[in-house]
Amino acid sequence: MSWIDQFAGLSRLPDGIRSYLLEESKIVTVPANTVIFGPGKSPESLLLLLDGTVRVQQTSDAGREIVLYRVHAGESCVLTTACLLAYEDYSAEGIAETETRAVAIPRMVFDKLVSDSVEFRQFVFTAYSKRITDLFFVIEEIAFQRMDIRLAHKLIELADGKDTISSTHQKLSVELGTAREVISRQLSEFQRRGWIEQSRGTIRLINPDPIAKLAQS
Amino acid sequence: MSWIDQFAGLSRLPDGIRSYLLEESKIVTVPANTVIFGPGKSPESLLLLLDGTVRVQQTSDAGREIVLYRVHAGESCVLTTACLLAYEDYSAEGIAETETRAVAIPRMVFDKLVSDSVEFRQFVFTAYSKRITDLFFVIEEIAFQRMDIRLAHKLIELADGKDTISSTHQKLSVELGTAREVISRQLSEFQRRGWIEQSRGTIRLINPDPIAKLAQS
DNA sequence: TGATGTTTGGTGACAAGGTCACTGAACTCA
DNA sequence: TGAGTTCAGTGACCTTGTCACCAAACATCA
Repeated sequence: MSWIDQFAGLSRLPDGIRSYLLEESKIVTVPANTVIFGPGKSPESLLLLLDGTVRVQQTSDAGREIVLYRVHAGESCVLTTACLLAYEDYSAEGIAETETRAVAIPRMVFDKLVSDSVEFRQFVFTAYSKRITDLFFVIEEIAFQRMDIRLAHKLIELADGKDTISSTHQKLSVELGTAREVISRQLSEFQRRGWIEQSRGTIRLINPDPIAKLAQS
Repeated sequence: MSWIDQFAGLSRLPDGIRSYLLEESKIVTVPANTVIFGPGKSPESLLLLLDGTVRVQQTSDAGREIVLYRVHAGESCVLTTACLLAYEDYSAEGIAETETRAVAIPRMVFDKLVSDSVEFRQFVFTAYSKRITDLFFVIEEIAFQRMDIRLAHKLIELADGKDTISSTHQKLSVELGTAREVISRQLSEFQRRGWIEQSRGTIRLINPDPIAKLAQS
């Protein structure tokens, strides 16, 4: 069983393509907090994540940041392929949040696969479709959603079933593209309502139900 | 001279591909305000615009709208190819703003071209790259830019060198993903400063310089 | 262990933007 | 010409963003 089986969209690759892919790609490991790509550092390979997560974020001229999306294990940094083949930088940067293991498919190999395999094309364009839809969702959220709802949503997401979150108010503000003070105020309010407990650098969800309820309203 | 020469990225297609493309695509004309694609109406073809513009916008559950980007003559609705090949809807809709003439490349032909021509792949991925960068820009603007600056920017863009703009406050608010009242207030302020004159459905820029200056700050 | 610098978070005042409810003016069209 | 519709203006109020601080928690090192 090779890594290919971790990617649903690739399981149907015909044998020839499959062995070509296995041969020409290699598995890389990058430590946490590595900048994988960014302005002036265009990617040389398409990455398929086996372990870890990559955070893709953007920084404005004024230095404010916002998280655009995350790439998780089993997914690919597919949007970077656009510049991979177009030889264009894009303005976002990708950062490994944890130690990350990934399959790297070099530009030339990627191009050949897109050319040779309808299954691979399907895989690539499906991934595109999902990411672009994600981006539309982010735009909608920023433009129209209230902050308390967005924060509740993010807390549930970051907690991921557990009850404590290790993050600073500052980091949360970057997640949502807002100011630190706004996060502090909202969290105080959640605390006042008995939903959470806070200490420096951590948040404990002591009553997650109303948070989840708020999140999906 | 065929329509192909209106698309810089396609001019280098080899003859075989070129004639295949000419043969298998057809030129379509749609009247103004046609919904070209949208939720539940996934596109069957990639469109390359010869004339007119297509507005791509999104509507939130609460019914609020925001314009994501526009496709102009000489450009392609390339993001739709993601769902074209992935058989997925996406949540945005595309509307012809004016009568629009376009080349329609059917799904199967698109797939074959992507497979057969490195030049066509380059064209497609370059277009992707540009659009995605646009989306990042939109996100940054919504998240971090002041309304007066964004509005000034939009007025200059819509004026396009001329001095009158035909648009309602409502339409401008959709352009910027904000409320009509906000636009009304901002425009009153611009008027108070002697930058514009307003009448029902039109805005005249009587002093565009300070508007342009505000736009790029 | 204490002195010092850094990171984190709290706060109040104010500005900007979004929401709501309502008004009237300008257009359309039978 | 009159009724319905579209468009724009307004004030009150709420949410969010900005600024200028402060203080507590933590890290470092002599």
